[in-house]
Amino acid sequence: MPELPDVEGFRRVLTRHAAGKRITEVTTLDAGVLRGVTGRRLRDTLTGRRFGEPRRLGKWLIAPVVDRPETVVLHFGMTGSLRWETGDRERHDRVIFAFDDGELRYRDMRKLQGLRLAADDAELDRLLADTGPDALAVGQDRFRELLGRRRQLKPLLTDQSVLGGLGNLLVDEILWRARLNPHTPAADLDRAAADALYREMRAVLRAAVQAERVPPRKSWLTGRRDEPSGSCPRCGATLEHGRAGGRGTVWCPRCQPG
DNA sequence: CGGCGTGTTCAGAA
DNA sequence: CTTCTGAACACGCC
Repeated sequence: MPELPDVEGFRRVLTRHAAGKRITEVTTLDAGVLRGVTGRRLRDTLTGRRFGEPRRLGKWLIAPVVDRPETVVLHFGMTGSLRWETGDRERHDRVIFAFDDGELRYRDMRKLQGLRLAADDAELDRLLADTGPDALAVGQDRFRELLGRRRQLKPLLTDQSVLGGLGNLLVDEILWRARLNPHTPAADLDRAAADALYREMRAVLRAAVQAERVPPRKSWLTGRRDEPSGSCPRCGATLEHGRAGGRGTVWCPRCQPG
């Protein structure tokens, strides 16, 4: 699931329910999601303290700890999520942050990513150094510069070191709306096409962030991609299923000619 | 049993 | 150096 809009949703969960409240207990149910930190150190650092206002860079969720140099950094891989709950825990809950009035739960089935604890701002900066500008914060001029390479649009836009936040589904959706073929070399776009791509990226992200996910609506390409011979919501042509940059890719052969 | 996946990383090749 | 491919990680579902 998690692409930029999902992580933005997790950020809101943390802000709304947990930030500023005293952490009463930290329980690691599966240390397989801990990256470079032990359950004990996580617990010792956080117990009795509070999360500050969390921020997001691309698909990273960054949660500072009030009056401490450490920062909790979360990545959700392909199946992770962050929940505020009070009921029974579920099988894939891996780390629990307990508060007086509920629990913040890091849940992740596949454990492809996990939680880190940056010791200080320098370590945090190193951790985030490989991530490009956030897809929702990048300006139009900077975005246009990013496109000045021969690389295909699909793998370029999903590359987190180029642009942070876009994943497989979002990029297919954005390229479909911009009527651009996923295999087109980015440098082939003229200025007008690049600016149009930027506008569609903003529009898709705005709608998805509002929904806190990539909307599986029928009017979106995303709503059709699972149907083997799904049709383009715009022109009705049978959608093409292939690969670009090694990832499953869906596009409309009529709207997005190669 | 084999294949696949809304993610990242690394090795190796062109 | 840039770009691309395939494999690996871990788990559930077809």
